[in-house]
Amino acid sequence: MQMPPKRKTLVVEVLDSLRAQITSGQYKPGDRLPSEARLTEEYGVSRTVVREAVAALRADGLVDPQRGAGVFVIEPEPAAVAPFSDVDTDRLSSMIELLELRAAIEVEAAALASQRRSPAQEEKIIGALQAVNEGAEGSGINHEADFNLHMAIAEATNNPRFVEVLKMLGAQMIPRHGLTSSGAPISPDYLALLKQEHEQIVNAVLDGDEVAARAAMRQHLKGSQTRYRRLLRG
Amino acid sequence: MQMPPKRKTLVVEVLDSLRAQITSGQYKPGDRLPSEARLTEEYGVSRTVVREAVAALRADGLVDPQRGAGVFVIEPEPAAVAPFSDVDTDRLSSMIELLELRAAIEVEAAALASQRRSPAQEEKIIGALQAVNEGAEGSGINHEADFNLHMAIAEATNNPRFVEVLKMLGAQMIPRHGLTSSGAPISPDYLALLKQEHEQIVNAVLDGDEVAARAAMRQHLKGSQTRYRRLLRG
DNA sequence: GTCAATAACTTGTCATACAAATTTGCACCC
DNA sequence: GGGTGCAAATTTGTATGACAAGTTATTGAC
Repeated sequence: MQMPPKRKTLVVEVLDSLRAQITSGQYKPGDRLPSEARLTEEYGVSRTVVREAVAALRADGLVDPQRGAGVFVIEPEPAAVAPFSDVDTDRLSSMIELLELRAAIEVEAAALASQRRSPAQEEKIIGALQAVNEGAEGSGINHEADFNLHMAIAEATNNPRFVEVLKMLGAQMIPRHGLTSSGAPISPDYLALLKQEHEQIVNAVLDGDEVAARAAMRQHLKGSQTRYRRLLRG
Repeated sequence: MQMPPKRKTLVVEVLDSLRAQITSGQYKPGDRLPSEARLTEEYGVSRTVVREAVAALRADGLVDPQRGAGVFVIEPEPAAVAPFSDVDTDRLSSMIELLELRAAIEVEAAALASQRRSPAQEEKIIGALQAVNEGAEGSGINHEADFNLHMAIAEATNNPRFVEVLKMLGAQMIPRHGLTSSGAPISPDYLALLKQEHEQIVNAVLDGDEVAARAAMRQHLKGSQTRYRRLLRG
């Protein structure tokens, strides 16, 4: 279903404005919003629009309308803050920050995976590596396949905490289209380097070589950081 | 402000009914709700009530009203799953898993902190170390002060991602009372070792010695893992 | 079968009116 | 001066009618 761009309705505009006033602290829990009649004047809209905006605020858990008394701001339920919700993947510095954290986690994950992997997990890692290489032969970097390889390694730690954190990072780790599609096509040299790095990581893990696994993963992720830092300097 | 019990308004009744139909799967994403005119008939209420209920559904992220076309059910935003929600801090293996992840993150955080700390952050780290030591002289391990020291180091990375992950881990990292209070009092030798390890970490960070910082933090956290693994064996 | 025009339908907004509940103001009493 | 009761004012909840803006379906011409 194709959704065309839409103008904001008056209800949404009033709603956004009132919500901003509440969340910015202009109204505190217990405070009473201006009456509907007053809001109608202030915003220059009909009472219908005001009421629908208030109905939405109520659904947001921000206000409690009381007949005869007014619309009162209430204590918001503690919002579940989504992890990494302020990551801006269009900013290079944001991606570098993520890569630094990722390097910390994945370097250690590679080492643990080299000590703990099962045969089934080895098989999965090999399959994921093949998917990465096949993607590279086709259209360049297949970010999803790349992510799946890293996840397969994290799973081979047999520590669910590593898997969990990488999943959290997952949606943020894939660069936005504008970041990778804006320049020249990926050079064959770079693809070959990535392929080599991936194979070094996988080989070290499958060889059970903890030190080499650590070093190979660190090399790989430092390379990504270096690339982003170069972009930062233009 | 005393809130007396309230009768549900018609809007809330219609809203609850429609929400139930959507969340129970009677309407799937992409489906169109009955028109306002139709809902007015079905529920025997005015169009005002229907519209306010739909405004609330929209605020709930369940529907997308489109002028001229209808009110369409949309894919709900993925519910934020609380991170590490299945960690059981009463299980030794669960704590070891956390410590492994923590080791990965905090070893690298110590290294970054040694390269990036500001004077104000140094001051904070020193203050946090003092709080840990003062707590140790009193009642043994002060876990909150311990956590604050680790957080101060994470903050000195000047990468908000490290701070964010440690905060997530925060509530889980403090051992449950049953785990540390059930045995003998903490030995003075152990306290002295912790104090020494903490000081080695802080000194390496403040000396700007990345390698030493990494090694000291790794030593410290491996020590904790070792202690838990001994407990696992009885 | 395709395209354009028109009609029908649907949501968005405005206005008016009345009902139900709360708050405020005032008169009265102790 | 303080407390109580009642009416008026205020505020939210609901209903109704009308018109605007946009989408979808239908119909007729080519």
